[in-house]
Amino acid sequence: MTNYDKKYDANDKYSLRGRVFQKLREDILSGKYKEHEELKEVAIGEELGVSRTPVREAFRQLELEGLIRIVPNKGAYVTGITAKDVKDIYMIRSLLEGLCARLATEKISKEQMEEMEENIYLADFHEDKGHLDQIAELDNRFHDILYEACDSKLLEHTLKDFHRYVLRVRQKTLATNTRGRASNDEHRQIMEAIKAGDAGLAEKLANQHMINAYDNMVKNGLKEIYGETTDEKAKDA
Amino acid sequence: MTNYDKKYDANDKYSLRGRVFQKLREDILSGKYKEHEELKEVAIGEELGVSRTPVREAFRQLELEGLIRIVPNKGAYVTGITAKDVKDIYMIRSLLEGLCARLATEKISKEQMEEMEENIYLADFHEDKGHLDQIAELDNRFHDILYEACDSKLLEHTLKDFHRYVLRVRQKTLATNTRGRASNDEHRQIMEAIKAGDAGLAEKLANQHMINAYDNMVKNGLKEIYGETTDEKAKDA
DNA sequence: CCTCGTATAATTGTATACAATATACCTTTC
DNA sequence: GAAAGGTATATTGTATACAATTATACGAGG
Repeated sequence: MTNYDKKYDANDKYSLRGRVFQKLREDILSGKYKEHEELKEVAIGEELGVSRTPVREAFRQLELEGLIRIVPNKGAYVTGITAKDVKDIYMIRSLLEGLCARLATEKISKEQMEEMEENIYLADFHEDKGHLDQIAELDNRFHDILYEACDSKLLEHTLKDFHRYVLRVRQKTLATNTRGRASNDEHRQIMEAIKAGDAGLAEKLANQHMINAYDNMVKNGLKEIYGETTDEKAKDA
Repeated sequence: MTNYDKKYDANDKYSLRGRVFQKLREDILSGKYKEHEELKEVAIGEELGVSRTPVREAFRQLELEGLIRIVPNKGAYVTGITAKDVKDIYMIRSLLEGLCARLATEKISKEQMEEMEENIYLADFHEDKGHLDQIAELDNRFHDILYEACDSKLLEHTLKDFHRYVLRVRQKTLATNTRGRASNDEHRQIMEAIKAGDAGLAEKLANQHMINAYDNMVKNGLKEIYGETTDEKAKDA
């Protein structure tokens, strides 16, 4: 639930706060800052060459993005994701991506349709070549296209939030490696349902796509990695 | 997508920032600050007797809650809600409240079940007496109980976000006045389905409850009030 | 050897000073 | 008179100083 207009996004890359925010977000998602690690205002400020003020404001934003947790008078800690969180997110995403696909069937633009087809074509190509990075990138982009195509800033933003949130997990599992082909086939089916104007089918397929992605994650060791993680450990009191 | 642990919520009522944040949120939701109104740091700081620093930090949080929009180097403006936003939210909520009811069927605690029953009983009582304020309060509380009962901090938080977001609109329509009895009857049906352990029915009823609430809103003049509102007017460039 | 308390250091919370940017109004010029 | 430009003013952006809170280290007492 945030701002819905990119043009006036306050996380603007020209302000120090915006740059700090984006840098920290990237570093958290990429794993530079590990779970439960404490982020100190002065340290980060010095590292980026800014004062504490923009760092503090960036912290407030990161907290509402769910990436850190701020404990008053104590500090800011990178949030952990539990296995249950991941499960919940995929349950929610299953429903909302379905809704998104249903809406997109009516609202998708010609350009978006074309990019979606191209995305699937390219993904097949890189799958043949074994380009894992590109495959992951295209997978992310496919979903972003779908989100943008539903013509609902609110739904788009909500889904992007959840999507970004689980990216952290995907990087630690091998899910993307083992499911590239199957995932892209499902993308193709969704795309074709949208193209054919079959909103009900598109919704159903998108629902199932999320369920499959989650099941695959579990199979590939989600439990082992995140099964015991809890936020409470951050303090080890 | 924010912090999921109230105990360590940084919007803590003991910090100045937390108090400013809560005060401003309440004032926006209650309509004290109208749509597209500009919020100035110094003015608000003086009004609350604090400096700009906590006000600025509160602004960053309010923005991510979607209540204001910050335009870099210009100012903070109360966001408008379009009729389409409301429609989108109710579509999303319909699905997610259904999911929530389904999960709650398995997870609800004895205490929550009792509070839910009591809520419905009380709502009937106040309906007889025509106590509109209490009815609205109980309606909100019913949904909060449901959210808490699903045993998913993530889903709970997401739904509370959306719920709070549309509260602004409800205060301007007469929807709550004209649907009290029907709404409470639907609450009772949902409660009984949960009590009976029929997760599928609970989900279906919760889905429909949202659809009915939205339809009623539209009937009661949502379009007239919000049909033309767009965020773009904030700048009148 | 452990526990508690106090002092000290480290860190966050807040206020204020200064810089950068945007806006409004006035002046100038055509 | 209208448009362009510039200056003054207001507002936000950032840095820094100071206050409050919390964590840590160390020593006294048991």
